[in-house]
Amino acid sequence: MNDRRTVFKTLRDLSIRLTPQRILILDILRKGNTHMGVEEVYSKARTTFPYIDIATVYRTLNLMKKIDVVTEVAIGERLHFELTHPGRKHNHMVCTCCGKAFNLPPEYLERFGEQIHRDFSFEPDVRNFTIKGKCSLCAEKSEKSDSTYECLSP
Amino acid sequence: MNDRRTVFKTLRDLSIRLTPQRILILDILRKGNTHMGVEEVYSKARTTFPYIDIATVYRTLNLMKKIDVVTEVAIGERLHFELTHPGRKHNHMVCTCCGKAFNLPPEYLERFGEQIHRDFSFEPDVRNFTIKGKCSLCAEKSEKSDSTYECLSP
DNA sequence: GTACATGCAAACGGTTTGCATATCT
DNA sequence: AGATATGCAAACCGTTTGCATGTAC
Repeated sequence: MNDRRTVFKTLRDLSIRLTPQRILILDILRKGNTHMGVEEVYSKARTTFPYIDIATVYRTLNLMKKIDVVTEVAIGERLHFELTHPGRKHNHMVCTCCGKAFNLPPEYLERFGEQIHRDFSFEPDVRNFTIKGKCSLCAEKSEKSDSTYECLSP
Repeated sequence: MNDRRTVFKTLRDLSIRLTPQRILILDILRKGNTHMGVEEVYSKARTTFPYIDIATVYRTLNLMKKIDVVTEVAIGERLHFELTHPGRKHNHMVCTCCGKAFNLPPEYLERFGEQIHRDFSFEPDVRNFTIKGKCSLCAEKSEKSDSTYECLSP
């Protein structure tokens, strides 16, 4: 599992120091319970730790990514991260209209990836896989209200 | 089709000026016959038009994207573009090791997209869809030579 | 005590923009 | 002739880095 205890042990085992900043950032990701942008992590961190620097956030996230404690997720143009899911890896569907992201169960990609591997000898990395499109809510709204509904990317 | 003539007509119909720079950039994309990074387009353009500015390349590509003459492709971190494929849309598999990109026939994504739509009412945009992974050549090389083979992203 | 993490500020690199001039129609 | 595209240089913004100081171990 990805509870604090296990993560802390991982870090200690790798002689990676447990600083308040790192703990805070990991806790924010855990509580958020989804992928978050760097700016989002940063601003949340500042509410409890006003002097934290965004460089620290970047360094921490990159470090945690390297040791696979967090996973980088390709959402939008900027970096997003989430706590690495312990067992099966899920993927994301991002609405280009409202920006929300939805999780996609792993079976989908597994089957899909196997087929690709069979047909092209290409080994897809199922971790970094994001589908863009329009969520049901936005699709509905934009149908009804004839473009009075605003999209992020029109 | 996407031959010069048709594209030129599209531009004229939209009162978009046919400048040598724009023509050159479009021709480069057509000859290249795949997605290309901005820097790649720029350097190719300079061989026949040394004073062209990279800002012009960006402006042209963004303009052509807006009117759907070129399509932005999510490959790597930087922007990539290709001439919009007229009929069915294909997608890409990018090797995170050698950086090469391979085309994926549209049937794959169509079926996959339909299933997702059925199950989640999410309408995937099949145009912007890139699968990262390892190509057969790189997989083979990295097996054989035990990490003496260099990956872009190790 | 020592190696390493942090904050700060500055650099970096891809992309965009403001402006005067040149070009297309 | 008038609207708009270009080149040039500077701004922008997300991300990274160098360095002196502070901190976990």
